[in-house]
Amino acid sequence: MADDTRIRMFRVAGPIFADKGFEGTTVREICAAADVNVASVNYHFGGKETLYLQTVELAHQERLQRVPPAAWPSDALPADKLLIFVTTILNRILGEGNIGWETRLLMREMLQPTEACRPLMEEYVRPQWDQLMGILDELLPTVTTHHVRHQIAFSIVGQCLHYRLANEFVSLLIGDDWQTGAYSVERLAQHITQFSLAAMNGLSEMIQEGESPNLQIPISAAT
Amino acid sequence: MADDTRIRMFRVAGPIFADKGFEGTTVREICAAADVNVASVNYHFGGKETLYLQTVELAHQERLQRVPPAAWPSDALPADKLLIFVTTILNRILGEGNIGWETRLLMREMLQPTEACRPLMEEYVRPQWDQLMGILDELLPTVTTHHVRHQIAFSIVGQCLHYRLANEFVSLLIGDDWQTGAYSVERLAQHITQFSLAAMNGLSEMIQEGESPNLQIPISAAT
DNA sequence: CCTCGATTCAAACAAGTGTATGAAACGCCC
DNA sequence: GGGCGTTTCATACACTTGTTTGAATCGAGG
Repeated sequence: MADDTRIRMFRVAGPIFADKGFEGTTVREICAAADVNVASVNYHFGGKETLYLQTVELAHQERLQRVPPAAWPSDALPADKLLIFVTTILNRILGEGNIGWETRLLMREMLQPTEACRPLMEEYVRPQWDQLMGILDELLPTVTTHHVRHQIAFSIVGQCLHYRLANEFVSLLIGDDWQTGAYSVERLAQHITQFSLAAMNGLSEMIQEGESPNLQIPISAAT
Repeated sequence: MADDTRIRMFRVAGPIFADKGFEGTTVREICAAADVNVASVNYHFGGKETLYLQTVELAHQERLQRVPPAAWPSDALPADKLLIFVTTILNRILGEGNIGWETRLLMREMLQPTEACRPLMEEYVRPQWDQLMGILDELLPTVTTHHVRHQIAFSIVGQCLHYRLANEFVSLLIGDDWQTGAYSVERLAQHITQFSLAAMNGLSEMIQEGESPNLQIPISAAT
């Protein structure tokens, strides 16, 4: 069966590419793991690069299927939408429990996009960004400038992404707690949502009082 | 002059390693750029790995010298300390103006630490972490648990790091504005500080009222 | 049973990798 | 200027990389 070997190679190539990246992975390593001949990668995929590309594509679609985009009832409160949104992002990023190879591969592509799958990544990120901006529309005063909205959005996704990107140092800095359930996705999502909602509440007051943020430094409020 | 060639190799190796990483860089490439023989790397450094290690070390120290750790007058208010801290982090991360190769190299090490310079990275990160926790001690109610303090600290550094890590997508999502001065380090620092202070204000009230965060979902406050 | 296309395989290929070698060139002190 | 340790150089080495090749194997149709 030709399909059989192809699938076997996909299954094996995914995690390896995710761990070592495109350049760090050798076709011999993949073939050995899949128990096929080295010539297979060229026969079935036409080269290492095509195999990689199709693997990323596969990861994209599997991820999409396993963790569908955030969704909420039409009558949901904005704050609830935000919690759902953050939870979804965290689930995608941290994996629900264990970290799937799909996420690691996509994250790797996100940090240093291979020229070939940059469009794929845009397609992956853009809808989530639009979704978040929609939520912020409901949470922030209408007078809020685009500039401020963008910065707030980045503050929110920054909090989420940090737990994956700086994972090494998170576990280093706080020790054992990280591995335990003390930092479950639910807990993290609740914290980030609360933190961000409280921040936006404060900022909204300032905005509506005319002290448009970022034009001066009214930071002595919290002492 | 032997020192001359060594320095020339350092100067050239830094940016190349920063761009392509350890594995992606070839000694021939470095030697060609430095206009020295291929044998030089072995003669002067004993191997590619030692050269890399010393390059990272150099980047570490140059960075330390160019952007010294955050410091403030002893009578500074906690909120002012936070602004100074965030500004310093952003300066280190984004470079004051242009992005230096030192930062790119250290960031690369931070995301996937080479086993050899993991201790170096810890030495780089730990003091800043302690500094931030010190500031939070002054800003948060004394009853705040370690767990919550940690999460808040991560929320703050997450906001900062995001602008470097997801740089590709930041400029993608918001378009031209990113390149202009609309997102200067000062502006970003002010936003992140305000955002975080407002968040901590809100959270502090909840904590002192006994609604310890993260144990339930009191998120319908901001609608 | 034979045939023919599709698939697998061992082996080889050319290019590139980090490193080692031994001779040449240099700089300095006597 | 001669001698000598230091530094440079061209070259070669052993190894790995992705890819190619041509023969061997398989599997169904006539």
